[in-house]
Amino acid sequence: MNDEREPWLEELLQGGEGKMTDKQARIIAAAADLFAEKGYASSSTSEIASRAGVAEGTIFRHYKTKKDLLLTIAKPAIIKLLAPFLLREFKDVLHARYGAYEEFLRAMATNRLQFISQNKRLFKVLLQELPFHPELQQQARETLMPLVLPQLLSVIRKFQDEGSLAPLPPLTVLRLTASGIMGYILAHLVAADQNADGWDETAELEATIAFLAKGLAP
Amino acid sequence: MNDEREPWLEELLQGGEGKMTDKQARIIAAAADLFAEKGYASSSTSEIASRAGVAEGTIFRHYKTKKDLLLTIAKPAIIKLLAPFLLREFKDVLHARYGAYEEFLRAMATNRLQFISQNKRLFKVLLQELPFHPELQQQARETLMPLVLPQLLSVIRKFQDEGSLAPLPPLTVLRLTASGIMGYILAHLVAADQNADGWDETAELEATIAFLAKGLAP
DNA sequence: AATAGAAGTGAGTAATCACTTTTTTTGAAG
DNA sequence: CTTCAAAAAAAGTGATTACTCACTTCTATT
Repeated sequence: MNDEREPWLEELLQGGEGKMTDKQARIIAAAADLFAEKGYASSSTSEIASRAGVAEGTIFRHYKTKKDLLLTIAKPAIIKLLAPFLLREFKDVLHARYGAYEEFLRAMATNRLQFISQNKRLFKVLLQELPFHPELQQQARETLMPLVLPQLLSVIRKFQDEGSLAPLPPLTVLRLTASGIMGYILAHLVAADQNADGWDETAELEATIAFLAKGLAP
Repeated sequence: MNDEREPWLEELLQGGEGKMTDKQARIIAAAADLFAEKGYASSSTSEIASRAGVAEGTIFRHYKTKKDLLLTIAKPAIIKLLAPFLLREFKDVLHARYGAYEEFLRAMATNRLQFISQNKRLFKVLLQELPFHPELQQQARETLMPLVLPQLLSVIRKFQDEGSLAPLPPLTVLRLTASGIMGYILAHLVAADQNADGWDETAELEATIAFLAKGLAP
């Protein structure tokens, strides 16, 4: 149905520790595909094998357990999803590259939306399986809490100090901003899923950004 | 662990067609419990039976398949609980009981939060299983789209006509409002789950309402 | 008290599960 | 061509799955 490899898979093939054979890649792709479609628990290793065009035993040569498959997929996903918050944009922000919170929001929203759109299946697996796998939750917390969160809070405080952001508790600002952007991204994905009629991509993005900026103005 | 019956279950026991025996109720309660905890696919009928204190065969006397069990839980939840609940304040609104969008929001948010908190497990099951069961999706669409959505939009239009709400497309206003409230509810649930330290319930609610009102002002 | 039907039981079923062990294929060095 | 180890495929393994069935127990009406 959909045979294009999503960017995250390409990266996993090259970037990961050690090389991956073609069959390993097919196994991972088939697993991610099935997990997104039917969920982890309802996807059998035999079906993964047959979809990958591989014998079932081959899966267990490379991945000790079925859960290993999930973790191989999900672990880099969490990092890739959050990575940009650790990198370029933030130094730019701290060096006053963005004039107002609104500009910063626009940059972040478009950046993350693009990533998520390009890696829809991966994102779906992550969202669906996170509630059931404590290892994944811990992994998410461990990268989010010490690495991402302080950066985000310091950016918020900077805009507050400059007087371009309401003097609410930074965590509250973060929650309000995040829910606005997540709402946009979810609507985008749902609209894309059922090739919706009334969804004007750029207009909705602009409305969302403007709404956030106005709601969080000092 | 948690033996209190949630309100939705009580309603199912009495309101449904035909009476339910005590064991049927225990089966439903155990199933909802397990589904919320481990997900539908990972919950075995044998475990449901043992948690309900019932022989496994008893389950299948009343519910033809395991999926029947899920639908028995989820279908009335959508029809009898979700839809009326979403519509609760609407008559008040159309009779000008609320002066401004802000007041309306406050009423919606507080009692919606209460409802969801009281029926946490039901909501968890619904949210988690919706992506995998087309019957449920269809059910939700058929109930919510024609019943709830027009009402919501007409309320939004009314406030827009009165000049107390930004003249954005009503669906956009709905999305922005919903994501703000959902963000608050999710934060509330997460905070409740890990009895969080820095979560000031009323302050967060007020901040959220004020944020929405300000962001959506004309 | 007798009877009928609904409710409940638990051993049993074939199928499927994640995973293991054995056999075959492959591909490059000698 | 032979050799041989790694990789893949094939053929298992016991455990668990959703579900059935012959049967017993409860309950309500006469």
